[in-house]
Amino acid sequence: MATMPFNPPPPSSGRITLREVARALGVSVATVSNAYNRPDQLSASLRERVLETARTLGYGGPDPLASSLRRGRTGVIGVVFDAPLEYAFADPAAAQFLGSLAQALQGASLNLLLLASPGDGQADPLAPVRGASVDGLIVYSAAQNSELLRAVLSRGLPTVLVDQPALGDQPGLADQDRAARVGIDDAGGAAHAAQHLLELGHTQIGVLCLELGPRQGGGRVAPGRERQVSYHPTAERLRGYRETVAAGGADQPGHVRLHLTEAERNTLNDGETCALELLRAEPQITALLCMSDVLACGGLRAAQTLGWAVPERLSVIGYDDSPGSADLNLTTVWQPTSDKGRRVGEAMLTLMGGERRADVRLPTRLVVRGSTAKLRRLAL
Amino acid sequence: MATMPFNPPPPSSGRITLREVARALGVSVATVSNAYNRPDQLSASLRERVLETARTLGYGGPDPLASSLRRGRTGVIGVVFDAPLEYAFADPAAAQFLGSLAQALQGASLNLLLLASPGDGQADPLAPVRGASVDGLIVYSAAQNSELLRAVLSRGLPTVLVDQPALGDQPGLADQDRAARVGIDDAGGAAHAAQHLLELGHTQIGVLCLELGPRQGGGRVAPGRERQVSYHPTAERLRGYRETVAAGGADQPGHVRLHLTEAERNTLNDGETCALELLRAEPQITALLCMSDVLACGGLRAAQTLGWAVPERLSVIGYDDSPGSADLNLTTVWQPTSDKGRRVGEAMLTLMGGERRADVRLPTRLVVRGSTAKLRRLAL
DNA sequence: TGCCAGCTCTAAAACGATTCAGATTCTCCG
DNA sequence: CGGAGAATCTGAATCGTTTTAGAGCTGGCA
Repeated sequence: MATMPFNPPPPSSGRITLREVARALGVSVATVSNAYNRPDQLSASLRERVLETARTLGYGGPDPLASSLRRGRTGVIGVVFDAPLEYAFADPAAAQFLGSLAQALQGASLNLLLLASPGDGQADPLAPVRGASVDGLIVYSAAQNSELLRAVLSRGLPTVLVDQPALGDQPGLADQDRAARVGIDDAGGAAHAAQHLLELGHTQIGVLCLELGPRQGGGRVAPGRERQVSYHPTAERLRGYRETVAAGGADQPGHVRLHLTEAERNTLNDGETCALELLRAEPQITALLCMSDVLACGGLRAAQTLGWAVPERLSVIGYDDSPGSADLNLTTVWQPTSDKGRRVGEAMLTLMGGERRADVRLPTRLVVRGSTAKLRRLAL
Repeated sequence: MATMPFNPPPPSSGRITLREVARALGVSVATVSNAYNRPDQLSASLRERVLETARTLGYGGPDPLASSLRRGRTGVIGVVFDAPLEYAFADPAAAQFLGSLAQALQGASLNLLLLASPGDGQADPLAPVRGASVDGLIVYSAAQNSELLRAVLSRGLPTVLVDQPALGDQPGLADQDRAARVGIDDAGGAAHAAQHLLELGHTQIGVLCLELGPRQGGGRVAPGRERQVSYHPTAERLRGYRETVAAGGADQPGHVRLHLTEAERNTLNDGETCALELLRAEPQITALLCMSDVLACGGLRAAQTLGWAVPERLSVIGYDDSPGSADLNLTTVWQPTSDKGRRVGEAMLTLMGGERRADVRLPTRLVVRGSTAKLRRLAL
């Protein structure tokens, strides 16, 4: 039989509904609905007739929206970003996380809806979160104690917070049974990275920070701002660096100095710009602690631009160990990104199953590669 | 005023509806609805009372699902992948595409729903596409003439096909006014890559192919299979390689030989495995044409494992020019990935606006970096 | 024959909103 | 003072399903 051109829905009418199929056959709508959802509720022959009629009428099956409304379940989980997706995805680690998360949810027939705050438009940044038809929400990045976070919680849906402090630790918020938390040992990983540099003898260390807070400018970090970091991973990693330096400073007191700068966004370009500016201003720096591999990669570029050899002139450490970093020979702090995605998915399923929340904290560890080396005396 | 602990939805009752808010105030449901959606339809004072009552009752605003049903609009666009998302996201180019697509749609208050076919589970792979509540669908990767594609089209929604052949060119399908197409000059880009290698004098060229068809095995490509490539970009790029070699063969007839192998998935690991196998089996190969940067990166790893210097012993060319490739010094075929995302978004908006489809085809070009060099006689 | 069980199928009530077409009341002006 | 027109609010229909409770019928078994 020759293949016929695939016919788009119906001839052209408005939109066929279950009711019309039922009417065409002279059966009740319940029967048609059952033909699709509960085949055991009607005779095989009638079911076949229903499906056949539906086909000729161009009915594509029950409307998912109406179905969801009636059933009280959408089969969709929202993932909330507080940054424009354009930048959120610039980080391979984010992509990897999302991939494994999606994978974990797929087993339960759940799909992911990406919810990002509109960049700079005048649209309400909370509208997506407020108006999303979802069965649950996952907060991937949000400033602590933010309006965004409150909007999420006010939905009263099963919620998983990724890399967030405990709700109880945020002023004005209270822990909730339906809001689980999955995170990593941010500070510990940062501490390992800093320790590594100290052991290599570095004392003038640049720090490429992730954003400290939403919609700030980036650039050198004045001492005052360091107390008001509203992104949890940034705060924790910074704490890890600081505390290690303070502790290591016991041996060589006053010697180690951290030079902080903030990237406006977690992107290659911002990392490069930022690093370039810092290294030009403080050429005594011999090592760079970066809060993400993406930023570290920007740092490597900056070094190349300046003609500083890595690791001879400048040591660079990243954070995340994202997929491509091994190829760049980058020393970095590994975190179980895929695992994290999976655990977040599992936490969501657990919550949706009605269980109380159970928080998860995953380990990090240092991966030493070729971008770090012992300090050599500078010929300044 | 001291910040009070944020109170989760209501005390605890089931779920508050618009009707209950209306009843509590003794007004009609229409009024409450208007308080949220059409402030100009009631007095400011009443509106304030409505919102206030809603707050104390713990009503979080109109249910998005019910609202969507009534309005006939969900504010969601589905993106269809035919591969598990876990792998789809392994490609930075895919992530970049998605990011710019999301960005483009955000202007119209549209969010993205990720629809992937369940990996290997027994679940119906078409269920996500059939059952998604969306206003439009974007097909990111699908085998031509596949069931998946037909399922998408049968929804009768505005549809944008990315990197797909014209529907009319697929057996059994017909072009549709509501299905636009955005793609790149796949074959042209591939031709440039191949031409480059020919000019450098290479005659024994390995080709790392993207998947030829869904759920095949990967590995060396027998001559027969080359005719049955069901992924459009794969087919086109292969054609570009082949035709260039055939044309260039005019000068040095019979000399140039392409050794084809297929990666099971577009991932670093599969690329590496695949390249390793090929290079070990055919050590006379001096150059590698890869259909993606991810695969090329796998190729670079394989070369390193074998101790083959790049580009001295082995030239490597990628495809996409994804974000990290410059740092790997990879010669590659650039494609306007971000632009593509934006154009897809625009096409969707156009379609949703009721206009007929308008297809777009974007250019590609070769970016020569350090991973390719003139052929040196091998000391085999 | 009588009765219970098991199939099929149906009627009608949700699900939670939006919106059109009035019904009131208010305002303003000639 | 009368009436047009604006401002404000309401009733009821509708969006397209799912699902519960039960009606009719058939057949088996005592």
